[in-house]
Amino acid sequence: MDHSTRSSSSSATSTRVVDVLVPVALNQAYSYRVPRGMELKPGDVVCVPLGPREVVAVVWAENANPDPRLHNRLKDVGEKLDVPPLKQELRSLVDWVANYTLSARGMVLRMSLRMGENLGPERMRLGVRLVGEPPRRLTPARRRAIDVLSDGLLHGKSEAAREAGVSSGVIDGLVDEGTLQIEAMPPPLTPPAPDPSFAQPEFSRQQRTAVDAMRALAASGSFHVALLDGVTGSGKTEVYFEAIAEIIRRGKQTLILMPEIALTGQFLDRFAQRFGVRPLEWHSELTPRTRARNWAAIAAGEAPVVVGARSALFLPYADLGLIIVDEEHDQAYKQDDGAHYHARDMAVVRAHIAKIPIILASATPSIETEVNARKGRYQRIALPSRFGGQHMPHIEAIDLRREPPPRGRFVSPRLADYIGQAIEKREQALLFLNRRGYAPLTLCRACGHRFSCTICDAWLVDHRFRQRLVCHHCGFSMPRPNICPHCAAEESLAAIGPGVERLQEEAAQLFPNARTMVLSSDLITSIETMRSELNEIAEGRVDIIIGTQLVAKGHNFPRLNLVGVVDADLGLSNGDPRAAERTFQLLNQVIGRAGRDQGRGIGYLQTHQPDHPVMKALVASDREAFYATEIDQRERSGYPPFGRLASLIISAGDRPTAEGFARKLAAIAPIDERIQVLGPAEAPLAVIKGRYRFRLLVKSLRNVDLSDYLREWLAAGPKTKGNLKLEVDVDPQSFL
DNA sequence: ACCTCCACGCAG
DNA sequence: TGCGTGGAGGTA
Repeated sequence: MDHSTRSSSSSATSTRVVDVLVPVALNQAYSYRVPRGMELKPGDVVCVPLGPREVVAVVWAENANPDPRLHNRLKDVGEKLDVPPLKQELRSLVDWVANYTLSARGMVLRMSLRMGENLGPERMRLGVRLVGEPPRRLTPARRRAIDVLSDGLLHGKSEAAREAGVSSGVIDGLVDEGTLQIEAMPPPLTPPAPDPSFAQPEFSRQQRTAVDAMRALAASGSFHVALLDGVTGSGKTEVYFEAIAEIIRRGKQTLILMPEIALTGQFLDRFAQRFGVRPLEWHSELTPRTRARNWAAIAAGEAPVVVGARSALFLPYADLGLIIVDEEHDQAYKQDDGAHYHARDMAVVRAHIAKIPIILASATPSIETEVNARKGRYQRIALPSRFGGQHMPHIEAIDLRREPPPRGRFVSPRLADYIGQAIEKREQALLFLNRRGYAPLTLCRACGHRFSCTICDAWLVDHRFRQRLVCHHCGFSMPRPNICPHCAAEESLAAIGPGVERLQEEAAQLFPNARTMVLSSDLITSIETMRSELNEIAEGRVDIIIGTQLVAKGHNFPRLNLVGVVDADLGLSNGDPRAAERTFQLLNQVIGRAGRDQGRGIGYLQTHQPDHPVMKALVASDREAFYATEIDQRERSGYPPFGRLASLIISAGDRPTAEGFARKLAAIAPIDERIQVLGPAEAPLAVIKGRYRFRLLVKSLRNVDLSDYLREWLAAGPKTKGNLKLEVDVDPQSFL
């Protein structure tokens, strides 16, 4: 020890050593020598050799006493990249999240470095300009190209080809002929910054109070959590825009987090109406080039407002001044593949570390957030009524026990009547069913055989549009057979239960002249196609929308006045402690789509249990009643936020291995009277992708450091080897 | 003798 | 995580 200290500090040839966090599944940082003449400090983004490859990584700390056992195995830092260093604030967040979620720090860092491979200088774009006479051989394709360029201005080469409907070979040919000339395109102009004074909207008196609170919050410039609690249609977005305006005036950046699916053109347009330009976007569908460009703009502080899905939380903002989490209750904020984290909760952590305000916006706050607001830990800023004198939708239950639909149908006669009336009045109707495909189960009437996935513990869902049976857990699919594979009976297969595709069939039979459209995530190939389908609806080219929960999020349908929930009980049955909360939120949000621009919307809930607290609260529009019951129940059972939960999922290729490991693990759980270890039990979906799964549920009092407890426990536990996998989920949201 | 697949372990 | 390794098992 002493020796190494002396040799690294006293020798004239001593080299500095830094600890570098590499974006791989490693918790420790690795040490590297700093080459002569390279200046490095914590946060610097570097290229380092790692095994056989080079990776982009981040200097995490100086290391004055490198581990002597590594003496001559240290490699040199390859190069320092020309990007701003990651601030202490972000490095602390990475450490904090890794520690809390028990994931490798390297994997958390990876989310900050998702910059696309290409951080190099912008690729030079080539343009063409018309400079000479048309060629002697003038084909129609060449004619069109020349027409497009006839203004004599510089056009992007590929854009010109596309516009003229010709291949780029035609353009090249004209260049060879001397008709066109290739020139370098000037670099694209950085888009103008959002203008906080572009268009100040008129606010109602209720909104003005909220706007004042927003501005004060933004101006405070310190850590502070506000719940912007506004019913659908109350103008939450326009209200929090004023907080953003204040932050822009102060020269700082704002991050708006949204569930990915809610990142619609509609939102971007509303932003542009207020600020003159669209904000910078960050989501999974950015091209690598755009990703790199946006990453660089965010890091350089050239993006005043960023709107993004959960992964945008880990970006290296140059000077973040405000975070907004829109639809804060949405489950999509929970990431469950790879690192398990809840972006809303981690956003609060980031705001705390960065000492900035954060706004959580929702019409139906999560129980966690609602409790924090009730206890005064979060400031509640309320917008209890709709903007512009609109009423909240009227909600009625349709008791399916008294008014069942005809056999093989799923829309009760009364709901069908109402839909018919709406169409007569040229209003839109929405049939909501949170089930993709045609039917959730196919069985053989002759022998009772049920089609289920070969490698999962799940039924195969009939997808008629694609003509296949599909497993919703692993993606396995097979063509729809005509004969039963079990008993070889012909024409014996029956579709059981409804999906949106089947509902569309029913709607078409009930209303042959109505135009219907199915909105379901499996039928949507990209954010762009979804944006265009939503436009069709907004323009009134659809009479009956049939949708899964996709329709609940973030879009306004101006002509929609009636929402029919086909199976309101669907989410309540699965034994999940959050089932009631989620059903309430989802149904509230779906019905909130109705009647936002004209008239008073109406929602019908088809249910078998009209006396369930969720249904009663919805029908009575009594949000308080729902929260009171639910919070009380959570408190009595010690569920979050009154206690804490973690789930350990143990999976393996065979049942005994998984179960054996789970039992061993449970047996050595450290004794602590504040902590209960439940299980192991077979996970609700016992087999997924051919892997057998067991679950341990850890439940503790609120004040316990569960992460620490788990870390100690697991460190003492048996090593995971072979194909046995242990997944740790602190604060699980889903119990499947 | 040679090829392909996959489980394993390591990277500073 | 991603990649090289080496052993198993199959093929020529």
